Amino acid sequence: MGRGKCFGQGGWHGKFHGRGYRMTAGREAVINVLSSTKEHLSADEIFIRARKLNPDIGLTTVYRTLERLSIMGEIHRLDPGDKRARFELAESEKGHHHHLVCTKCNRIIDYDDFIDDEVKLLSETEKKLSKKYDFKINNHLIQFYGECKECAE
Amino acid sequence: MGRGKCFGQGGWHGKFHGRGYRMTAGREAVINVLSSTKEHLSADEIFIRARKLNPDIGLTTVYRTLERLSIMGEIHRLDPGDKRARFELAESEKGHHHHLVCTKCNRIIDYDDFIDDEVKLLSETEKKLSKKYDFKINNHLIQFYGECKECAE
DNA sequence: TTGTTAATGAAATTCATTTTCAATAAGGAG
DNA sequence: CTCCTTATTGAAAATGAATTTCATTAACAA
Ligand SMILES: [Mn+2]
Ligand SMILES: [Mn+2]
Ligand SMILES: [Zn+2]
Ligand SMILES: [Zn+2]
Repeated sequence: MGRGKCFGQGGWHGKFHGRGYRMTAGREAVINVLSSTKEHLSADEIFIRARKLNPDIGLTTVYRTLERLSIMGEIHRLDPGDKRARFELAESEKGHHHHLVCTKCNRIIDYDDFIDDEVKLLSETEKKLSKKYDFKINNHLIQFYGECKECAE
Repeated sequence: MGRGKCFGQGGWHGKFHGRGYRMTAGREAVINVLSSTKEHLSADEIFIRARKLNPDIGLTTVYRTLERLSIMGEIHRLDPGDKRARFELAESEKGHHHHLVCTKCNRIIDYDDFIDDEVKLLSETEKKLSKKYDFKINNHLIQFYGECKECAE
């Protein structure tokens, strides 16, 4: 009772449980933070927001939860030029998208325009590269770097 | 006299000088290390090799030189999942290429096969994105993540 | 309800990178 | 070549994101 959405069987609880992990209040808080934003948050930004949902959570738990979710493939870890990693839910309403990264302010802008052509070309390329280099490709990253509107001189 | 190749006017010396910087033994060592490898080295790996060319060089100078070269656009900084940044000369014999990154051993493999189609698509996409998001694109990054031959289970 | 053990928070630690600061040397002027 | 300005340097200290340690807590299967 009083349980948030999607934390029952088949939802997040199930995802953890299925792999022998446990659903805890800390993990629920982190997931709720990630679920309720379109931003690309760093660990400590997630910590600050998660603490509002669960004042007892520690930063360590945030790092550990992010690590676990990353291994589970449920979140994407981004390493912009800026030194701190940033995270976003893999299966958000946003769907498959790529990024524009501002090298001035480190803002990350999602885009999914023109993505179909990109993804199509990429999957062909993946196939060729896999064969030629005997490399098992699991994922790809495309980012454009430059200056965002706000940072234009 | 006794000066290595390409450190005279119009070469590296000129590149620094033109921007009001000075050519020094430390910088020459770092550049020579980068020029003589196809690997993607980290700062401390560069330091170890540079010390063989110039035993007096300090790690701090390596970092500072890499920062300067990066600003000058003469090297590319790569941030693989692994926490240390890696570097490669922008204008090497390797030419424009993209990367396969092994998520097990962090090895980085260059490829330039099939690159023409990629670059062509990317430049079209860049044009459209630039306009739509009012974003000035200077550079792009494409990486495929997976498991290299040596790490295959 | 109980037992097993995954998960936690706080504090300590790691480690790449940056900053500080006094000493050095690149290179233009004379 | 010599002198001078100041960019550059190395060593040591500082920073800061991320990880590890360890004693305590709580998830959840039985
Ligand atoms: Mn995104
Ligand atoms: Mn490369
Ligand atoms: Zn910006
Ligand atoms: Zn590998």
